[in-house]
Amino acid sequence: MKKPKPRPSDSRPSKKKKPSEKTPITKSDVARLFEEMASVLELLDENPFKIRSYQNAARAIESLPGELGEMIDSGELLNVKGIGKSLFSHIEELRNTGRLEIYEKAKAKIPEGLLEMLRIPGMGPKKVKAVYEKLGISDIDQLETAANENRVAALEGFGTKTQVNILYGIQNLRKYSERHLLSKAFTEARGILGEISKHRDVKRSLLAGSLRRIKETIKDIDILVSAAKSEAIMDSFTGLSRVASVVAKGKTKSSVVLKSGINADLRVVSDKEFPFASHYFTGSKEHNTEMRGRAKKMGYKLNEYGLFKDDKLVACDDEKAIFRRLGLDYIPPELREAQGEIEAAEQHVLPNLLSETDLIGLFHVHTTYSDGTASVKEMAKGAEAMGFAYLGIADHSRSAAYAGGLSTADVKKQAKEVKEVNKSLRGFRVFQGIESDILTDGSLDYPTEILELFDFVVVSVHQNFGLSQSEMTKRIIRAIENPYTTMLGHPTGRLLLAREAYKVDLYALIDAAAENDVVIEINSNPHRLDLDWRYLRTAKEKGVKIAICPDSHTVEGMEDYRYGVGIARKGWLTKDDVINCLDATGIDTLFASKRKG
DNA sequence: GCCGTTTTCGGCCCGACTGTTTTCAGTCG
Repeated sequence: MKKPKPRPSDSRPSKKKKPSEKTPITKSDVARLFEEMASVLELLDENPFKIRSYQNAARAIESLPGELGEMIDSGELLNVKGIGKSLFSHIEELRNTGRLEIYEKAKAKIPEGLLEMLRIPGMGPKKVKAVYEKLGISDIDQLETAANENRVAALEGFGTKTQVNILYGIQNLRKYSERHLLSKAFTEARGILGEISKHRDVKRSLLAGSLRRIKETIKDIDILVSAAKSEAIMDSFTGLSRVASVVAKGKTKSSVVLKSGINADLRVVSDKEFPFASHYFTGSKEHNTEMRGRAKKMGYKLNEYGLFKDDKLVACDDEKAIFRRLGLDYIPPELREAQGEIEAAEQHVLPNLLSETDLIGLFHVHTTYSDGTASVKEMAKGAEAMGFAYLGIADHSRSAAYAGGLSTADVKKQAKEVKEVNKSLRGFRVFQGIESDILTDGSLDYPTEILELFDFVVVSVHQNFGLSQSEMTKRIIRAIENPYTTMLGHPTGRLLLAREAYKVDLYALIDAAAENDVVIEINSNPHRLDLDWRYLRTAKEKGVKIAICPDSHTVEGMEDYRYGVGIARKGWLTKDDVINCLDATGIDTLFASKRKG
């Protein structure tokens, strides 16, 4: 990349380098570095296919089960699709030295701020390069200044509109984080879909994209409709009261920014095209790429308009028909992440995924005994009204003073109350559990004579997040090994878009759970969705059972179990993997076996 | 840089929209 002419403001000190890490390299470290390498190579105008190789490898590594170090040593990593000799040796180098020389060399050629600029919508590698080489702009702040001074519009290939869009994009980037919680996006998306699908020109409609795939966070809302004519639909979409600004408006596609800060796209296709478009716009991009590749191999062409043989459309009424034509079983949207679902569909071994109606009861809700807003009875009646046959309450333990954790006296009082509620509600059962803090040394929050009073014990970390990975892992494993532990709560403590997970070796936790017959929860609160779906298949393979837990503090909050079911589906789970699908007698047996060790 | 039922070279998914152009490049998904 050509160096720009120096400008007076360019003489800033370079950033200090981080000291090399001593901790072993993780899969997400490698994935992040490869992603960044891809962006750097883009800015350096490298071969686009080389760039894609790095991106593919990043994804492949991130979703690998098992321990990276072992896979390097055994050479097993070389069998992973997307990792060839060259990338394998890069990963080896990273593991052995903690650095990657070609990455550092490439990165040294471009200022750090250029990578940041790629995040501005409309600023791709070419445009970033242009402002850098011609105006000497090397970060977002400088770009903003230049645009305000009208210097960007004067560049060849740019113009007034581009300049305005850049300023708007920078503003948005600052105002909103790039991603949104699944729950927030769902609320917005359902609202829009409700309004748009009422339009008289609309035949079929669908929420597509990552929402349909139940990703835990969402970049934008994709809505697809079929109609014979699109103009009036586009008008009502861009005119919705929740729209803040219109980014693009065309015949087949319009984009808006909602007042909530979420981007939403509407696409209109003919009804004949609808199945193909719904598959295409549901993604993921990686799944689509594999599907196209498969189609091509079989002599077809697949795109959002259809499946074509010799340029002739192969009619398909729905997505099922498309998969069938390509020799595949139907792949539910949650699985379309290029994680082996196409191979499984080909061999007819896709799992029969869990569904909401398979759930018979819920676990891990709070009551007024700790920081909940409803009594034991109110929560129980709420769960019953949602169609459940039992509810496992689990208030905070005594260390959680901030959340009104239960004293030993409270525990006994609550036990009495649970008994009474169970008497008064016929055909419904309340299990008394506790969400016991895992103390820093890995012990639980009550002595055994109290722990043995509970029907079940959920163990979770609520303080002292800053331990090293090995200390945290040891701490939690000790809690898992406690004979009274039934269930591990939110295993990483993450709060989506707000707080990083604490450092912990999840594979080691899964192994410990398997050895000690401890259930792992999918905390279904949309801020958590923890255990992450990417680890569920490993847990399942190791024989670890999963619980869907709303961790709700209100009656309505129990509805969050639906997100948990979505995540369980995304993790390939069936009803045999999830203890909520046992009836109350089954749960009784499961809990009793634990209490007796 | 990866990959192989067109296999060790030559492909690698493809179309819409925008803004700048006047036939197209860049970006995005």
